[in-house]
Amino acid sequence: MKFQEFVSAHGVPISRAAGEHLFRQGDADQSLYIVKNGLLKAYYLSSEGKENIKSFIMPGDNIGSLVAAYANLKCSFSLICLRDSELIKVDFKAIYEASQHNLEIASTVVDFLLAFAMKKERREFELLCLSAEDRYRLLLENMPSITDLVTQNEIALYLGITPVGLSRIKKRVQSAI
Amino acid sequence: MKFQEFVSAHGVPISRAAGEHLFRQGDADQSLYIVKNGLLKAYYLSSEGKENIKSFIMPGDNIGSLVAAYANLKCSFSLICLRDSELIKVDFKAIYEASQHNLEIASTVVDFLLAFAMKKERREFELLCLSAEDRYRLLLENMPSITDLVTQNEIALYLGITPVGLSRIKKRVQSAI
DNA sequence: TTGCGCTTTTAACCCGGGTTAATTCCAGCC
DNA sequence: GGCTGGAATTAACCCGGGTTAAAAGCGCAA
Repeated sequence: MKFQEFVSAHGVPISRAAGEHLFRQGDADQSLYIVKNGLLKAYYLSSEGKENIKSFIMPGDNIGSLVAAYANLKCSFSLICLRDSELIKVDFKAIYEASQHNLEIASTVVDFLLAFAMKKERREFELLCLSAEDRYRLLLENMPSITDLVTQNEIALYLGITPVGLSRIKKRVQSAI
Repeated sequence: MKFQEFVSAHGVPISRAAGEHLFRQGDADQSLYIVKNGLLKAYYLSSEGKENIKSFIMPGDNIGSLVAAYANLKCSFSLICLRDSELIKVDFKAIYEASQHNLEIASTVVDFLLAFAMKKERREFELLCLSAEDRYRLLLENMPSITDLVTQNEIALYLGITPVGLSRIKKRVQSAI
């Protein structure tokens, strides 16, 4: 059985309006969500109410809380729709078990996890090694459409700075052209 | 065939003295290294010569450049021994291909990648959401022995700050007890 | 014991980004 | 056109950590 067939058989289509959550930090959601269309953001909320954006999720992307799905812990972040979105919800444990009995599915899962790991490693590099300004330049380079999709506030929280800080950086970057 | 058997059959034992590299940023090393004993560090070097430490690698850990091994690119970081170390070197492509034909190996690879992804996600969280001081406190909590294993310079570069900055943080943390 | 080299601390100054609050911009709506 | 409310900019001040350089601490070997 192929992964696609598995998803067709076990996945549940979900529609959510902009502003609605799929799950919140602290929930025990063990699903993997496959985004068909729309736009979502995954974000952390500190105990003091500070938001940090982990990632933006586009059509074709997958998202879910690994520690909740695999380690049976609570979700470490929240997932909310920025636009009306349609997704397929699949129970992660079911995928995991299927991968233990089916080579084709296991291969897909391996490829998926390798791509995921490389993406995380890239973000780790950017956060560890680059200044906020460099991260901003890089984001513009890799995802020029981002400025049309989300507010500057959200870009700032993704970069790990405040909207005020980003405004200053923009000014510097502009005048450097 | 089990993963262990695969490693025994295809792995090559390697010994390196402290200070020696396993590979350098820019190399095309497609190996996975399994650490038997010793201590290593994975680090990025910027074009201006600034070092940032990606991780410390302890006995039992695995390390290798994903983008080099899986995406056929150059290693994005360097790997050097901090102590005399013994490791097993396994060709990643061979593991990957074995996982496509053998369910037991694929399952081990899936578990390995899941654990790896959770680790990366955790580091992403720390770098995105926590201050240098909080990251230092957390490191002491999770790995109290680290202060005996590496210099303060290296702890600082792991946290993403300078040794001078870490010295100040230490002073603050001390006096807060 | 002295001296050498390396690590760590301290000091002085700098700068990027945080914070708060005022201001400007802009879209939608009457 | 004139309001209104949210987004973005600007300003003023603060603070954490960077930078540079000097001082102190600490093995270790002669």
